[in-house]
Amino acid sequence: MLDPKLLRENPDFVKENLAKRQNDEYLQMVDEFLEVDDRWRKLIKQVEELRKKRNQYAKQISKLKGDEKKQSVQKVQEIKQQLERLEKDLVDAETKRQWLLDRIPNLLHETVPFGESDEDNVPIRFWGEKPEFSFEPKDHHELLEINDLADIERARKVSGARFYYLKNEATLLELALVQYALNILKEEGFNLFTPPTLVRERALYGTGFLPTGKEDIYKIEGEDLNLIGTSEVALGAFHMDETLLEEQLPLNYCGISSCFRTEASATTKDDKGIFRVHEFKKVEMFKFVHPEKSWDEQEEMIRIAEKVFQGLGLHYRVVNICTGDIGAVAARKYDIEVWMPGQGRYREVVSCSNCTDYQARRLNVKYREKEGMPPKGFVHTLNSTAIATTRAIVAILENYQQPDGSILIPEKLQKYTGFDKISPKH
RNA sequence: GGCAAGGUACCCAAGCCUGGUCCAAGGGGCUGGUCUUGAAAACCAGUGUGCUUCCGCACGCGCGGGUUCAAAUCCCGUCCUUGCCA
Repeated sequence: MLDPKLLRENPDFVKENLAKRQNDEYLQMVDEFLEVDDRWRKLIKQVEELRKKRNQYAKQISKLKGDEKKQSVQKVQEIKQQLERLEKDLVDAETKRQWLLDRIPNLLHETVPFGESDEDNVPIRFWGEKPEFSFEPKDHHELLEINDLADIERARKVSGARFYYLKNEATLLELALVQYALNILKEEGFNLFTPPTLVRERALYGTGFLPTGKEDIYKIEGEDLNLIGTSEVALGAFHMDETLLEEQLPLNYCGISSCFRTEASATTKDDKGIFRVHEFKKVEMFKFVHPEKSWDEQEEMIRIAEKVFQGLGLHYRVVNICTGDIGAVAARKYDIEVWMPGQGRYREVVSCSNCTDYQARRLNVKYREKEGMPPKGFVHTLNSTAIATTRAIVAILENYQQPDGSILIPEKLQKYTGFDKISPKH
């Protein structure tokens, strides 16, 4: 959510920024906001004026007797009738106002490149080199098959499309990746969490996954519980309705959790293998930071995410996500895309966002300078993947495959896997 | 899941039975000021959100409803905490 005062006082600035998203709806929303905000303010003034009158009369009544008292009571009742009508209008205006605030996206940082789609995302650096193969590299789907690392057919029977059973070494590889990433984050001073995977709507709203994006979320029927699509939700909501101490910032949190996504609004198919699935495990970073530090903190976060993939020896590029592809919550987003030899292209494995105060406002997370002082403002929040297991497995399989279809394990993972190679079973 | 007690501002805490004198007592903390050799003590003011013509006003006692001229206080629902029981 944007600062309503900024919207009110500087609408042109906001519109100029939102225009980069190339969706006229947002500009309309700003105009509608201005209109409804104005109406809301007028109504609130009237309502408060009437409440004042009502309170004044009501206060006198206890001292009055007989006719005087009756008159005053009647007067209050008249005022209440007027109030009822006005309050209904006020609630209408308030609802509309909030509806708009819930949907107007975050302001973009000036360094976000202009563009229409993911094709316009701008690579800002490359690390490592494309691996060379003396043979035609296979895609991960085939490699899973050859090495008996997954059963996707049976998963289809049991759970449906986009599920999988990981098998044999892949099961250990998944856990190894998690441990590998968690240890890096521990070294980097992060607090480690295993958060709940079921959360209330409020947490999803606060982190910006609701009300838009409802169709991407699995919901428990008849309960206010929803499966998280990322531990960002649970970590972000951790400090919901709290005022943090400035000296505690930045708070560096990391969560390991299963993630559940309906993928209802997925634009690409990716329906072979385990690249795009309904359930996977992910180690996620989340930061609560001082508002003046968030841009630096984002650089710090992407550095750590890169460290994870450098340690795995995977060639990647970092891309700056363009204005047409960035999504509503982030003010700037960096993705890490690993080169996938089997697919012949770079694919997203990490998404690292600075959400500025957009989530913090919705979650109501503020900070104060010192104990005992009033809140100074909203914190900024950031999140980044450290490792998403399925995609990391895809990357390792495709990059470390051998002519016979076997897979070498990156050296830094070996102490966690307990083996250095996966070989075809038949 | 059942029963009991509880949830009041940054913290502690009174008020609730018996509705109005509560623009929520009092203490602590914090911020500013006065005084001062003093970032000690003392004293004064401020210390949630919104609106505002900057005088104030409205809202706010876990959350949502209701009763009433009037609700922290009464009623209903709900969430959470603690304890006991299953």
